[in-house]
Amino acid sequence: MSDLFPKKGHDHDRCVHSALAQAEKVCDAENARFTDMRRKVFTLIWQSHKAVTAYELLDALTAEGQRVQPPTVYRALEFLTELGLVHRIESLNAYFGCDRPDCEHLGQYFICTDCGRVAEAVNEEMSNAVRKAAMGVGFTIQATTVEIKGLCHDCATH
Amino acid sequence: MSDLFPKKGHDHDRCVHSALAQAEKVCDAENARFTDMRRKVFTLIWQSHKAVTAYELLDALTAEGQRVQPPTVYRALEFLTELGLVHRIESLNAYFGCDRPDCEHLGQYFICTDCGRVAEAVNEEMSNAVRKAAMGVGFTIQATTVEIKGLCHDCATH
DNA sequence: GATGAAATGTTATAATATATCATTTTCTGA
DNA sequence: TCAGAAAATGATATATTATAACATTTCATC
Repeated sequence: MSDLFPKKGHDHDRCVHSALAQAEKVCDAENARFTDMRRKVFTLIWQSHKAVTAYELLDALTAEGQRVQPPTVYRALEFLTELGLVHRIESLNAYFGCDRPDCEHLGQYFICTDCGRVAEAVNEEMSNAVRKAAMGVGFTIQATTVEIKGLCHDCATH
Repeated sequence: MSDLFPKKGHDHDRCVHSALAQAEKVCDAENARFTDMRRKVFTLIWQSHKAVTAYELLDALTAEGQRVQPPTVYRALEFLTELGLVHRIESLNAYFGCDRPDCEHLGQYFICTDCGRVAEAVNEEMSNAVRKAAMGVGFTIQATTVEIKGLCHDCATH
């Protein structure tokens, strides 16, 4: 069984740091500005292993001393989502960092209903099944939402 | 290519009627009451080929002469959803009738972003891919959301 | 430094959803 | 059949999520 979540003891700060570097690269490539606000929102999202709601981000930013209004957060989220740096988890109305912003992919999300952690998978078998099914009914895919809720291994066994 | 939506000329009233009959059977089997309100909401959902929002249902009921408040609609939706008679489309915050309320299944939804129509699929290849992926990471599935947005064949070609 | 485009600030409000308590309806068992 | 309990609905208020519209600031470019 492969790991759903990062192994114990992994250096999360380092992950966040590397995600930031990736994000910068992507923005650069797209000629998009990775502004302060966008960086802050991105970082807050990446600092969590759970999906984060817009208003949680709002609160976090306010706690940091910035007085911020909803549109500011939603704009940052829209920007990050459009570049593929962050994914929206539809069934949670919340946002989650994307591991692989640099390549096109149909991602899948595992959401543990017990501990709340989220993990992105890029499983070709799932993606291909979706693509094939769409093809079979003459459907042209624009976007897919694959969210799987249940118990992660830790929560199921402990 | 198989059809995504019902063929032209199919008798939709008859579909709705048969869905109602099915719903009654399911409620019976579960010892659940298919009350007037629940029947009305169910029917309104089935009369549409699109997903319907709670407030659209509210408006429709009000137009029918009932003065109805949000909790009433949400309660009916919760009831119908729990029995599997209706599915929530997470990416639309809307509801859609389920063809196969009598059997357990992991459904998939095709949503045309042009005409707005929705179709449920029960594609074993997709379901199995999801189950297998979950198994592979030791994840116990409670519920899945598979929503595919894009262009249906009609909209892509016309 | 002037200019225009992009980003953010600000205010207001729309859209979606639920908590709580009151009332009515339905079922159950004496 | 009717008293009591359970289920469903009504009513009121409010929480949560999201966007519209216009003002101001920031930033790249000339």
